[in-house]
Amino acid sequence: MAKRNAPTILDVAERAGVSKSLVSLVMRESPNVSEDKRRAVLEAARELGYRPNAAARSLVRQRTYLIGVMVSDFGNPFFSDLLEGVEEAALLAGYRALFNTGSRLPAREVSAVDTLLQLRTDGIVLASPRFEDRELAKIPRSVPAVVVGKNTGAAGIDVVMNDDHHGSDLMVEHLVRLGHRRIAHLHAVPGAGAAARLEGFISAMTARGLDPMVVEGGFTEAAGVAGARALLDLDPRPTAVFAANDVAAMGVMRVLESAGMRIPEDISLAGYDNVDFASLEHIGLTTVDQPRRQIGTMAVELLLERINGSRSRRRRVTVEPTLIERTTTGPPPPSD
Amino acid sequence: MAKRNAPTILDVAERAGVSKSLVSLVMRESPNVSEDKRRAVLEAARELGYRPNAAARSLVRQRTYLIGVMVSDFGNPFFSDLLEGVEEAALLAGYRALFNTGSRLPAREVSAVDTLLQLRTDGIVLASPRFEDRELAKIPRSVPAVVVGKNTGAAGIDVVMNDDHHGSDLMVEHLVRLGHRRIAHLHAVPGAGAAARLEGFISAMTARGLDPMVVEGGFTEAAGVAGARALLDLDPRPTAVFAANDVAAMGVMRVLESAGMRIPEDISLAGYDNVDFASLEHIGLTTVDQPRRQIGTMAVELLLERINGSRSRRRRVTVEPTLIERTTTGPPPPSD
DNA sequence: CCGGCACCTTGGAACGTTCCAAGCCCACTT
DNA sequence: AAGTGGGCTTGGAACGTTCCAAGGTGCCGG
Repeated sequence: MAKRNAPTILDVAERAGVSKSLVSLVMRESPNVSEDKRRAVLEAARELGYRPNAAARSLVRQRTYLIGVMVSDFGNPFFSDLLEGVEEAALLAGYRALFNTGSRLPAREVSAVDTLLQLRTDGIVLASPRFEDRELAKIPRSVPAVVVGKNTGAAGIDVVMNDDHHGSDLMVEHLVRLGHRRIAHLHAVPGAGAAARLEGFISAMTARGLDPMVVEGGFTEAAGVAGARALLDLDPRPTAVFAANDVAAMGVMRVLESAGMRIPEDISLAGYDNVDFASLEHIGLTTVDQPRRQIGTMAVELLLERINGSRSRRRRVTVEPTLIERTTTGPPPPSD
Repeated sequence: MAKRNAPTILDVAERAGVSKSLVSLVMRESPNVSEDKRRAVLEAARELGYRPNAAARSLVRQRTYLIGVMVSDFGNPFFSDLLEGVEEAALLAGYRALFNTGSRLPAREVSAVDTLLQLRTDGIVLASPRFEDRELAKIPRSVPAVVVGKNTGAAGIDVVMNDDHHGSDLMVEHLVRLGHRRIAHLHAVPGAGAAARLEGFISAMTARGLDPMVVEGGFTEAAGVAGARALLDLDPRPTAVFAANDVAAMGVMRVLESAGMRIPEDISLAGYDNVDFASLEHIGLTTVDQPRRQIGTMAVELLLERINGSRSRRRRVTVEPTLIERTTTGPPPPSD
């Protein structure tokens, strides 16, 4: 028997013996209220368990102080730090972050965004949306929006991206410095960011006068397994493998190990993303880290610029990845 | 220059040449509307990009059809499936799920819950709240609430729990069946669910006439490392180690390997939780799986029972874990 | 003693919906 | 021809806030 009716500002006003306007003033921490009335109101509010109704408030203010975030997939560990970044930056600016998910289904994602729009959040962050750009382009007509974890050409939408091109370059640089010359990239055909990683790999290799070896893979462990099999057939074999992401690298690792090769003594292996398990000492995967938290805070900053009206031109920001050197990479075998 | 003013029901009414009430009827898919007016309204709404204002709606309906979820930590992979379960069940019942986080800080968690309360969500799911029960107990006064991923005695709050006691029993059963008699449990002193796992381990062992070996560990890789060192000092050494969770098991794995022991030939290792990396073939950790998705859907069902007023008595539900047998467990060495 | 001013307090309008009671229209019955 | 009823449509009240203009009160200076 939960009492469904929450106390309103009028209940508080009556109990404290003041007008509703005064209660409103106290709740918004206005300085123009006498100390005794303030205390009386606060006391009454506490006794009644009063809590302002966000709906009524947003209706008259025409502002919600809410940032909505549509996350395509809560299961993707890449997002967790990013979301914390959003939360952090929103809080700092006096906003609250509210999250939503489409469970990886485009239609549901659209409906999740719709929920956010109906709530009239002051801005929307879209984390790797999977629906079409056509749908995307409608959003900024009603509210400032920014896409992260994916690129988009949709008009009126800001973008925060990791510089995948540069990330690949960092990795090639690292491997070359160790002495590798035959480096293979296992790329993820249609995956988000995969194209830029591949392209970065190719240009990094050719810029150093090396021949880029490329094998098709994907972003899953199974794809890594398949790719690794293809790798072993290459002649000459590469001395280092750079997978499109950490999960695929794990598939590669398994195949290499069961083929009797030692990592990194016989062959070096690297991934991309620096997911949590990459740092387990049992794995110790060398990889490229994206500043995920920063991507989140940056997204909020872009939103705030638009909310405050200080910008209306489209902006796309890239953040710099860093190399994380662990134990799966080392010098090539002496014979090479 | 995003136009801040979204079209209202009145704009649609004017454009379609009908009253606002009729528009409202169409939006709510009432059957008592003539086909031509319905089309006219829908057309006008589409042209204007009209979207109902959730705040105004919730104000008069006294219902939001929203389920709020406070997640203590988006980074905990345990939650992702759980959240999908919540989303799924909410959608099925005509509700939308909205997520929130406290970034592991008790004070922030309280404020995240407050945001949900101000929004007047029709129910609240608390995923492993870290704040005190005193604070928890206030929530059900305003709205139905259920806690998951943690136990609580707070009045008026429902609970959905994994049966950790049974999970330990499953694991002991598995190891004993393989032939192990000296089994050690690495327990996590104050962690959520740790007490039940330890207790389950002890009673499972004694019920089989075996001596429970217990070493202090924790839920982190470092704790696993420390615990594993203590394990190696035991005399006689255990032939199997059951860690409090998968992450700690990874710490154990590393120590055992660098001590030159093979898993599972020389010693068996198991974890708890079945996190994503446990299934990587390079790891292949035997573990206990909690039906995370089911925990999420169950939580929503409990909420709905209260929302519909069909129950007001407190309910606590436990869900059954299952054993996931992989490659880190096997028969003890023949000498034993 | 009055006016002015600062400070505090107040009622009413507005925000965008839903709900309700009532109205209109037309076909059908008697 | 009038009455009845059903199908469709409508205006106004209500939801719980904030904002605004205006009202009080008390003190100070002239």
